[in-house]
Amino acid sequence: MDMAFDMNEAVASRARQAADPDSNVGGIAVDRLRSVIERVERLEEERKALAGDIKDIFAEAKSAGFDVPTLKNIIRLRKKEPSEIEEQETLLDIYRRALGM
Amino acid sequence: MDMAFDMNEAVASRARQAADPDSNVGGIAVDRLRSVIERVERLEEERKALAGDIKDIFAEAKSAGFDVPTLKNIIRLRKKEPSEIEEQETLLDIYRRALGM
Amino acid sequence: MDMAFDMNEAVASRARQAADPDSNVGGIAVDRLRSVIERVERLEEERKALAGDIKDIFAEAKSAGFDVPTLKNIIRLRKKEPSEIEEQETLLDIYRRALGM
Amino acid sequence: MDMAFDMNEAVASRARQAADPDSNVGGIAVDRLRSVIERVERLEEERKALAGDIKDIFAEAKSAGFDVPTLKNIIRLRKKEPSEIEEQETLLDIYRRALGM
DNA sequence: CAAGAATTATGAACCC
DNA sequence: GGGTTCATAATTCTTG
Repeated sequence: MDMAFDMNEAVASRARQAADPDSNVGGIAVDRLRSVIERVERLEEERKALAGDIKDIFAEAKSAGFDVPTLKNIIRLRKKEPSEIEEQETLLDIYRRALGM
Repeated sequence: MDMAFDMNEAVASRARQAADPDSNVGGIAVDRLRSVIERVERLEEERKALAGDIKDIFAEAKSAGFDVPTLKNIIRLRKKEPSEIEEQETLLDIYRRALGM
Repeated sequence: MDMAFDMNEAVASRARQAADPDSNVGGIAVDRLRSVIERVERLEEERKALAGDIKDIFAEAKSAGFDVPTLKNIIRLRKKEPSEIEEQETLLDIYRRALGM
Repeated sequence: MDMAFDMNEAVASRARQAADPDSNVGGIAVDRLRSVIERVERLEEERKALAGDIKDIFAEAKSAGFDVPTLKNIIRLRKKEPSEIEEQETLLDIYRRALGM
């Protein structure tokens, strides 16, 4: 009985490959490939959820009377060093004056 | 005595505003403004962390011999309906044939 | 002799299609397809050339001691209405004061 | 008469600066600044016009029954070497097979 | 050559 | 619902 198994070993092997996520297909480590893809997809889901949360907060802020572009502007400024902000604003002022703006 | 209070109420009020995050400054609800900004910043931090994680996974995959652009391609495909993929590939083939590509 | 004509009509037709850019291939108006693609490619070339010119100007300006990010900032400002600039700067100032920035 | 020259030189200089676009303002070469900005703005205008032309062509193509995303796809492909296209398609196929897609 | 920034293109969201 | 603006994603180019 168990000998019949040997006869079809090649075929059985191929069948296992189809069923077994750990096998190689065309020289590709299928299990690792799946792992990479699924982990990235998972993280992207979380990122998307956070983006939704942020959007909700801005919508709420808008309802409360805040100006959303200005809020975003503030958040952008807060990422910079105060000295960097100062420096850029100074330069901008110089150029604006030079142009009479 | 209690009159002194009234006399300086305006000044005292301004002093409280400077110290009290719940007060209004220039018609702006400061506490709420802070809340909005800090919540968004918190979520953006998390988003950034996730982006870093994704980057790490791709770097690891690259080290393991995977082709990163192709991985991204696969992930993009998996977001679409199979019928949509099929449709687009069919159209592309038709146009390529028409142009002899 | 004249029968050979008919017999091979289908083949001959396909041969003509291969040679004739005005023919249809798979229901596609090949000549029009080519026209669309080549016109877009031509315009994209021009766009790319202009992008190069702009880059050159900024490089030259940088050599002359100008701060390129500030130059871009100025150009961005000049696209807006003065009233719009004023309005946005006022709002930003209010929020910054409210936050003690 | 020539003495008035010296006495009011500083004031006269400032007056000239205000009137003369070639002067320096705050250490900035105003004429050169203007030149840079206006040249860039000119080129950006042209770029914008070309972008509009491209948009028009795609709109026309859409009306004629072409699928615009596929057209863009074709144009992207035509920018690549045939060998590069082949290579990428092969890799994609391998990964898809490995994942049973 | 890799990493980072900057630009461009695509897709989504908002307003009309 | 369509058009326009805005955000994100990808590609490209520069710099270390």
